[in-house]
Amino acid sequence: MKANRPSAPTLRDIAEAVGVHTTTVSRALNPRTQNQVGADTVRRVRKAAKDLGYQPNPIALSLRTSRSRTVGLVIPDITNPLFPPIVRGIESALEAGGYSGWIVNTDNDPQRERKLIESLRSRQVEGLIVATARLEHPLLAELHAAGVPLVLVNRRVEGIDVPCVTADDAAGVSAAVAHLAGLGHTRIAHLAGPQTTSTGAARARAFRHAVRDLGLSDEPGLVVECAQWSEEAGASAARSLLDARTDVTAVVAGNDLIALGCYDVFGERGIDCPGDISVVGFNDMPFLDKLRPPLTTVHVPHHDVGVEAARMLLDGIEDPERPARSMLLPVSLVVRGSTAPR
Amino acid sequence: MKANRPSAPTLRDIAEAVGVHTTTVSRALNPRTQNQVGADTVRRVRKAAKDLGYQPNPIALSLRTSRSRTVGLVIPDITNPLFPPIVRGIESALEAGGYSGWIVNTDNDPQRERKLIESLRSRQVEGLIVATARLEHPLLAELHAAGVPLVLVNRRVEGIDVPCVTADDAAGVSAAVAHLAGLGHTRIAHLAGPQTTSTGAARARAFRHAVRDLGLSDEPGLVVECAQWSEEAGASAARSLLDARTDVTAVVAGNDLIALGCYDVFGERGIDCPGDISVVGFNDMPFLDKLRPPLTTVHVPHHDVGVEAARMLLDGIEDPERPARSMLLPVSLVVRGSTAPR
DNA sequence: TTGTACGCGTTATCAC
DNA sequence: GTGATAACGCGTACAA
Repeated sequence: MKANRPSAPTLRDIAEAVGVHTTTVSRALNPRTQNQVGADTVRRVRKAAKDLGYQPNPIALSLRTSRSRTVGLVIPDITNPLFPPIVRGIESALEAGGYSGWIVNTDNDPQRERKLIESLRSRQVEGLIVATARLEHPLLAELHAAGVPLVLVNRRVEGIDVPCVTADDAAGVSAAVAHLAGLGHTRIAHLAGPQTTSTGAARARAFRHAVRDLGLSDEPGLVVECAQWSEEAGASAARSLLDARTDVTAVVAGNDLIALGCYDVFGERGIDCPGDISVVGFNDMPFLDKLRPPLTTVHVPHHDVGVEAARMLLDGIEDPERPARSMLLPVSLVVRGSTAPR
Repeated sequence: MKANRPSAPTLRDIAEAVGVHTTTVSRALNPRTQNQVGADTVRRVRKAAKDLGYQPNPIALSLRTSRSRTVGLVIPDITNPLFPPIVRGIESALEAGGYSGWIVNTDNDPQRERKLIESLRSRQVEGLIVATARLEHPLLAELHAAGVPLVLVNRRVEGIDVPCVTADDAAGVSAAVAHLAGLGHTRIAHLAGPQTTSTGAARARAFRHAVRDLGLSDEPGLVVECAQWSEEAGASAARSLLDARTDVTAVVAGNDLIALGCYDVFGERGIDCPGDISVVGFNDMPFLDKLRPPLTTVHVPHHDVGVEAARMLLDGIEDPERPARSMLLPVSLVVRGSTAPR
């Protein structure tokens, strides 16, 4: 910031005020080293520090120690309503641990992602929470191999042993399918998320298992993959589904945005939801209860996802040898107005 | 991060590789000083830098220069759907200027805000974009007096001359009222945002002017203040409004969240919207078009708000003497299903 | 045109 | 228990 404020007091200022060496001040102020210095000196130093309003300079500290008490948050797009609650959870847990987070948006562009992560590393972030993982993700493998503490949220990566925090996708999809089956639906479709993401693949797999277990139709045509986790991609997949099959009475969408894409197509084609077709989403984004119709969906505890991810990362930073444990957070079906009996 | 990667190359490494002094390398790499060094040396240095994959260390640079190419974003809560698009706009403009942004959430807690801003300053952020401003805001006045480059988004502060980027609240409210009047409504109420914020005050004032100009009822009872810009506060204000007046046929809400609060109360009391009462929001948050009913609202170009704010801040950082210019961004009424003829 | 010397604020490592 | 010194990576007067 501007320099025309009286520049912040440093260790040296305190040292002069107290009449000791800067080293002594440093030790007196550092909880880990204050036993190396006389109790009385500690008192005087701390008092002077308080009086002068001393604040340690994180830049200098970072330069000296190569640590920053900061972690990077790698998000595809903060504009996606899924992420703000997760970020909020992450930040509250980081704050509790004395850390803070630096957010970057990758726009799902691998080049951009690489650049941004490079810049985070040069800022000495001590670890990364990554929400952009794809099943094949060489960059993450590199980072992992380089020993960078890493936690994945909402995603997994194949072949590397990195801790991750995800929702229980299989349970969520099962609950959704069971709910629809209970309502009498027998030809249920799945608008799957991108199969390049672990989440997309896991939910699609869970869907196939669920319909088979319940003895429902499991023809391949009932699963359509969306190119993105977006409303547009969901709409376009919904169009191809409905063009190919006229007998579908219920849809399990890969996530809420994809479900919104269905709503768009229903509007275009005059399809009544839930009268003609029922829809279930996934995630329970904010405000779904106020949609027309209110969207039945699978609730994911996003704040908790963030909290757990941050805790895991801090644990990993503290003890790099700690084995990578993953965490599956429980989900719950929230029944609203977009599902109805057949 | 972990140190077990081959630590990043420094000026010294390049100097050794090329066989010159680090100073020379520094000068050769710095566009501003590279004319002080032989053209051939520049070439060799740059080549070596590229070969070694040299990246300047922002920490060391920051320590040396007291600059960080970083600005702070002070947001009440990133979870409010209003902010992500603004943040996105800010970041894209910052990136274009070679800067990046550090986001903090204040939770509207002044103590917390003070602490967080202190921490941002100690990280040498070069300026602040603030979305938490209240009309009375001593902290901001202090910062301004201290010469900290500041830009306000969505808000103004009284008594200090700080640049701000806001939507044209008056025009938006006028358009909303005119729209309702055109539909035949004569008793229009306003659920105002907190009058401690410039936005709340400006919209309330604009509302009074608009109803008076159109010759509609302007009894004081038709304006109710909400304690917060939130769905809950909106609902509670809507309840007191409807308890006191049974003749209201239309509501201009202070923002979309307050409008959602109205929806809640309509649900509780079996009021049909827009059949019994019409509602207009403000902001055009994402997904309002899918509500039940789709919310008529005033569209604010949030991304542009962010872009302009960031540009203004960078201008102010570059030239601290530049006079504080404010910017009013045009808004437009988006008519959807929550408003109907009387 | 290039090199020397020093400082930014902090901590690690010796010495006393 | 305390002090002196060096070092982190970089920029900049000043000297050569």
